[in-house]
Amino acid sequence: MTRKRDDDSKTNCPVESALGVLGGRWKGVVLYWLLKGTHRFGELRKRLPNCSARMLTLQLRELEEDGLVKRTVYPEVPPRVEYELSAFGRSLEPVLRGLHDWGDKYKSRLRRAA
Amino acid sequence: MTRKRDDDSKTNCPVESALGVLGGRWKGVVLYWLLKGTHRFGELRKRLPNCSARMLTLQLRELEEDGLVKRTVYPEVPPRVEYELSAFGRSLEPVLRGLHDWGDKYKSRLRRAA
DNA sequence: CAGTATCCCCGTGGATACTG
DNA sequence: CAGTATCCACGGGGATACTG
Repeated sequence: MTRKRDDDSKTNCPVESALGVLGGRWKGVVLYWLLKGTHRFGELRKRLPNCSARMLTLQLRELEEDGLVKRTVYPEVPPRVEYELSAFGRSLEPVLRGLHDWGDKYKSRLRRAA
Repeated sequence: MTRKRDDDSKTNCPVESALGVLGGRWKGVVLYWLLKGTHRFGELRKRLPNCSARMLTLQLRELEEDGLVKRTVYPEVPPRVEYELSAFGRSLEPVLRGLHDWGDKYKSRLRRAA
């Protein structure tokens, strides 16, 4: 799911705003891994086996646009690109931890994984 | 965005599990309104002007399946149906508040609403 | 009132091939 | 290595009409 940007322009609900920016199909996981430290593109790919390169790129670009993630390109051969949380991105840490902890609780309660 | 259920079966990331259950297109807002108290179907519709009846129904059904929301049908004419958070749903409160508060911060920082 | 049933469009995202 | 480009299938979700 990729989420439209104008969602809460009418609902005006901050919860929607927040989910709009971190609710993308792979953003939660990406953000959570970046919480643990800087990652290269290929590293993130390994963390997200179900996410295509295309999708990972798109999600990362959106996170970058939203100012949550900083992208650094090292002018080397072969190229190296690193992703890390911006200061603003790090402000999401408590929220992400909240989601993470609740997710654990949820997992132990619900057994509906495919 | 409607989110697949088998997502974290491979990523095994609790953040994904959590977003899988509350990351649906309208779930955040619905949950947030239900945090404020019981609502009838029609009331929720008014809270979510951009959400079609069909979509609202689908989202509510999923929330119900996931055990976050309780649905009560009153055998009256005309029919009355009320939605409220289950105990499990209420366990999400801190997370929702976290999203809400961060959303405020986000809104004051980003001006990219349509 | 609180939905369900149908039809149908188009955006999301997979697969594949290619490049600086 | 870290992407981009292109093509294409699928299903999410809107609009509309109908019902207990």
